[in-house]
Amino acid sequence: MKKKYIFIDKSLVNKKMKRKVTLKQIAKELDVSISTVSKSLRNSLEISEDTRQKVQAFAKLYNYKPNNIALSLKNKKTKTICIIIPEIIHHFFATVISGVEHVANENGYNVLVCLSDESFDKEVINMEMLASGSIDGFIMSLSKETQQKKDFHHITEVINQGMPVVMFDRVTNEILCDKIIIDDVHAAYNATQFLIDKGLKKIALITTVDYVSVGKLRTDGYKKALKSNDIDINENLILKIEDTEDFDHYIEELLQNNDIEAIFAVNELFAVTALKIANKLGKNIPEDISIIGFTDGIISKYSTPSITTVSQNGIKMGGKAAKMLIDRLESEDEEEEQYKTEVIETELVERESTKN
Amino acid sequence: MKKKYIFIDKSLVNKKMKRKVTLKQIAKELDVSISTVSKSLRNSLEISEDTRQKVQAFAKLYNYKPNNIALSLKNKKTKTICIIIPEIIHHFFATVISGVEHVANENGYNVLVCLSDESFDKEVINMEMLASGSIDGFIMSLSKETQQKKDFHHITEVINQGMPVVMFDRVTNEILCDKIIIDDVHAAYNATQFLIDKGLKKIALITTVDYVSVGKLRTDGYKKALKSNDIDINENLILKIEDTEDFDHYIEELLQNNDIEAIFAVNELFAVTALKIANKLGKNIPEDISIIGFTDGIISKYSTPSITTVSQNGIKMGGKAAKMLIDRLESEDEEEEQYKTEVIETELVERESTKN
DNA sequence: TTGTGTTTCGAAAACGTTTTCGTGTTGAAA
DNA sequence: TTTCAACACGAAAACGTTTTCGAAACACAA
Repeated sequence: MKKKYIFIDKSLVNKKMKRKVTLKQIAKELDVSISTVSKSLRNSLEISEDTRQKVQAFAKLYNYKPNNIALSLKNKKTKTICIIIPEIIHHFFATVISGVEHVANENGYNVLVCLSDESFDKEVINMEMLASGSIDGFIMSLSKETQQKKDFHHITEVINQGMPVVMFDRVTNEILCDKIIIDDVHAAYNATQFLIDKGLKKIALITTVDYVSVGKLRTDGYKKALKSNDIDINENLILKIEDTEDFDHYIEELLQNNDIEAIFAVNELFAVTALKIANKLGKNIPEDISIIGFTDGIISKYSTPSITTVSQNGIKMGGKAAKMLIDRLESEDEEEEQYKTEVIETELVERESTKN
Repeated sequence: MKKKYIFIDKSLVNKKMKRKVTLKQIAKELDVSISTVSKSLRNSLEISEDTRQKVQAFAKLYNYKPNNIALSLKNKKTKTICIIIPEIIHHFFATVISGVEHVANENGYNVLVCLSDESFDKEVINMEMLASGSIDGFIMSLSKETQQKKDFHHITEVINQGMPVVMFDRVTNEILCDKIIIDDVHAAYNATQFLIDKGLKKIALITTVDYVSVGKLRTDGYKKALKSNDIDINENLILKIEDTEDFDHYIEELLQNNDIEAIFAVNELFAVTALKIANKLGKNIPEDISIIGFTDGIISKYSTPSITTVSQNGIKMGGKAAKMLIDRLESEDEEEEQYKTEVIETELVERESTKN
């Protein structure tokens, strides 16, 4: 006995709404069991050719799509990964997300984005929240506050629950997990050496306070380069900036009180600000002062003059991070426990802010 | 009879893994029913003070957190919204995400990010994928290809399934839903008028091809301003750029063949490129040519000279979009069907690329 | 007719919750 | 002692799947 007309929900039909149809509804309308419907749709040989076609036709007509949440519950995997970053406004992080998203998508994963706003608490809350089944794994870069506090209990907790974590850029040795980084020391060393090779000796450094891991490493690279060229480290030429706001006048002081020949800045913002202030002080770039920045972002590229930078391929970093996470997720829980740290190569992109 | 030692899973305990504990496990260990555990944790008065405390203590000890997926399945809501944008690399879209994320978080929602890469197909696939239970609603800005094809079936389908959609920036009249936009025509009109008020008459326009909705609207605003000041529209001064790549020489031609006094560009990239090319051609900004861009991004701000722009507050747009979506999600399904279009006010940010 | 094997299907468990409803126990009032 | 609340708890359904297992139904050979 087959019914000719089917009303899933009259009130919805009236509103021209085709609300999602379920296996149960199909089963009811077709007078078969839920199992039969499920098997038919998955082309199981258990089911006769006849009913299979009938069910499939009906499912197609009503545009049946299995409910992802139900699947997630059953399979105990959500096919979703979460990336936690300090800010999305920074071009570098945006490129990382882009890399993550593409690789994730290729592998059938979705990407949840969480912003910590450089806050420890937000990082903790987000992780605890999501670790309860919402996602399969994390990709993250530490907030400044977390780095300062050196409190990583939220991360170890998640890892102990069996959820994989991949850290990138701002990482810590205190956590054992997969990591994607650049060789900050080496990259900074090379950048500084590049300036030295141009015959420049009075090289200023504009960096962050030491608790920001990458800032510290880049500072180390700068010092290392000076040392190996027998140039004395002049602490007056090293400016450590605490907060992201209102650092202009520190840079202005630095530039006024020293006859600097070059500047190495550990990020784009410092570099371009230095450039603008130097301009204001009547110094020509690169004739009077050469400038090198870090992170090959959009500012450096479109600045006038454009800024020579150490490029840090965010898309590649994000892509590799996603790949590492997904590989671990899909390694059949073999728990290899062999954590890897992958180092992405950097590149010095020469532009107009340094002399030939 | 109470057991003193509890082993949830020996193999995991051995590895120091505290795998997620469930109601069922707690119930078993405490020799009560699942219902009792659930009610105890929710402080139901049905349960005696005694057992309530016992259960809560146990749950705390084992760090019980309800499984989000199970909750989603039960409640038929995921507390997750998805934002689909053409690209994340564009600063404007990054700011929108930021706005969305913050408001979403405040209201207990998570944000899934999908990139369409300006591709129709990716937009469709992502929407169909996620509409099957994964999320509660969409926030989106149309891809170029979708705008060109004028095929919006994937969006109407989702809406017909009862899932709310909020569109922003790149919207279409062919879809009825909530929208957040700026008054592109008006903003472009004002920007052009601003230039005219400075006594400039030969104003070039660098815009996109017409199928990009906002490009078209801004072009209209430009023309409208010229008309209302009785300035003839010179098609030679209007450059419509098809693709995002390799448009430099078009701009160079434009600048070489015309004694232009000012440029109005419909986005940051066009503006800064024009600036750099003008520089190359020996023109001084703003003495020889004034430039106004659109979208108050990081490029305009840090360019030298910095660029006057029409600011389009992405954070506010994102925040409002998220608010609208969440309001609709939580309006008890009253289906008001009263779709709103909210217009965010723009502002002309005066910088160095225009004369006083 | 009996036995054996194949085909086709359904019941039920499982994933982890919440919630409704029913029921047994206790205490106090009649 | 009986009766009836109040109290404390458990069984089961529900959300939407997949999958295992058992069992009808049938065909065919002996």
